[in-house]
Amino acid sequence: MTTPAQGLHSHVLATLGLAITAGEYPPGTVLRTDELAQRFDVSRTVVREVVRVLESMHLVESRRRVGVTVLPTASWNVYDPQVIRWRLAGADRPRQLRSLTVLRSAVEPVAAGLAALNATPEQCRELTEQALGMVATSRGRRLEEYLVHDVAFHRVVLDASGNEMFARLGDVVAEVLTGRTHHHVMFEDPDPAAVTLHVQVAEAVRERDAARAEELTRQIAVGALRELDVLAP
Amino acid sequence: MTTPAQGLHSHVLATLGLAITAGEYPPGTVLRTDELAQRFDVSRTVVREVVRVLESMHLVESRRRVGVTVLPTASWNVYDPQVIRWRLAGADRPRQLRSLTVLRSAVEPVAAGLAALNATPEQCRELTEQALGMVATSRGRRLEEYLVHDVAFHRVVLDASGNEMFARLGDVVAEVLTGRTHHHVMFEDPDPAAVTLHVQVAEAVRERDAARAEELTRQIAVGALRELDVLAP
DNA sequence: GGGAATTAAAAGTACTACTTTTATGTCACA
DNA sequence: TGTGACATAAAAGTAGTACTTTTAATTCCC
Repeated sequence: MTTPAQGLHSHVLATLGLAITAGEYPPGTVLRTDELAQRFDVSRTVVREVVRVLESMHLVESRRRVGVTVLPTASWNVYDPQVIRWRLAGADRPRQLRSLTVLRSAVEPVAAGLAALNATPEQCRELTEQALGMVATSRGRRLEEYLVHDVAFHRVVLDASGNEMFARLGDVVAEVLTGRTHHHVMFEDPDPAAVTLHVQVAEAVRERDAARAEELTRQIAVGALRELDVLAP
Repeated sequence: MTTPAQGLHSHVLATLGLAITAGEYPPGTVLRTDELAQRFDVSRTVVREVVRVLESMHLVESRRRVGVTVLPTASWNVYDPQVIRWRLAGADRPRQLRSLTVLRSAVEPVAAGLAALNATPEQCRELTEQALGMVATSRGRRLEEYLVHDVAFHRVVLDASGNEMFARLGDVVAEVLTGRTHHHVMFEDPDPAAVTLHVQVAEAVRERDAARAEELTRQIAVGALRELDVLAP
């Protein structure tokens, strides 16, 4: 019906997780294990494993004699890539994109500054290559190809920062960039100014100019925020 | 043996999660379900639920005919509060504190800037109150009381930013601050300069001066980084 | 009317039987 | 001798049932 997964577990998890993050069950809603088992036509064992996972994401809480209670948004593990994916697939995707972009605007400049200090020659090379790829695909409705380079570029920056917490945001950034490209009208080519900035960031990192890398990335971030109307125009 | 939890599940989860994040099972290690069941003296059902949760944290991967394989650090959900707690309790806690502090240094200044724009009067009041609490407890070996105000202060800032992703870092910040206080010698009073900065941040937020709130928070962050020798002295 | 005892509903745990996947080893054929 | 198809078995996945434990809610007694 929703996602034809390879296992019963995955299927039930995907369906329930999506429904909960989409707000179909308001916080406080109580689900009963065997009711769910019946609904999905699986054994209680499968449902219990799913509930345990949802519980570890703090989407629900399971209490004896009460049932499985849906928790308020505030307690969700919003950094769980799975949860992020569910929410981006749901209704409040715009809001979600906004808050993730604000997060990016805080993290990426600092990450770029660190990358300038820590990037390996290989990473510098990779960065330049992706930036050039962006230039090459920035005209003529080649948005899909452009996106690939864009995602790769930001991933390298986050990895090269040498900070594990930053590195793990690579998936988030990928989701945001993909979401943005696919959500927008997809007709217009990317902003030339942004493309140039990426090339310059690669340059700054190569030259070990941390302050410049940070500042340039901050400008990219401002552009991204403006695009989503987070900032005044 | 390790953590006497209230349920079998929690106990096994805590023990295994801690062991894996501590690096006791190198990536690639294969665990068998019924071997674990035997070792912990619980049923396979319980083990399977635990494995499912560990799988959702990307600590392990379960494949048929192979077993439960421990995954490399790079794929762990390092933003999962549970994972963070396990890692802070383990051996590489210093490294962990460092990378989390770098994350803070990126996020909190931006959050403070947003807080200056979005904080409710109630939040402004709360902020001032916590800052004053910090001042009051900053002398005379009252580190535990000081910590409470410090944590509360940063939580309010993150909440007041109005950004959900920032707000959810409250727990992380709490862990870091607690870890730092308890790890250090606990003899010396907090840096007076830091205390003053907190008061000034509260002031800036109250006066809706976003730029100042951001800059002051950046100074707090620099202090925190220096304290952990992340920056050169 | 309030508090203690009872009840029952739902999750937690255990165990067992069966199914499915799949790594690995075997054997035949080129 | 090497290669590919096939058989085997090992381990996870699924199901179903029986039992335990917790605890909200009801009842009943003082």
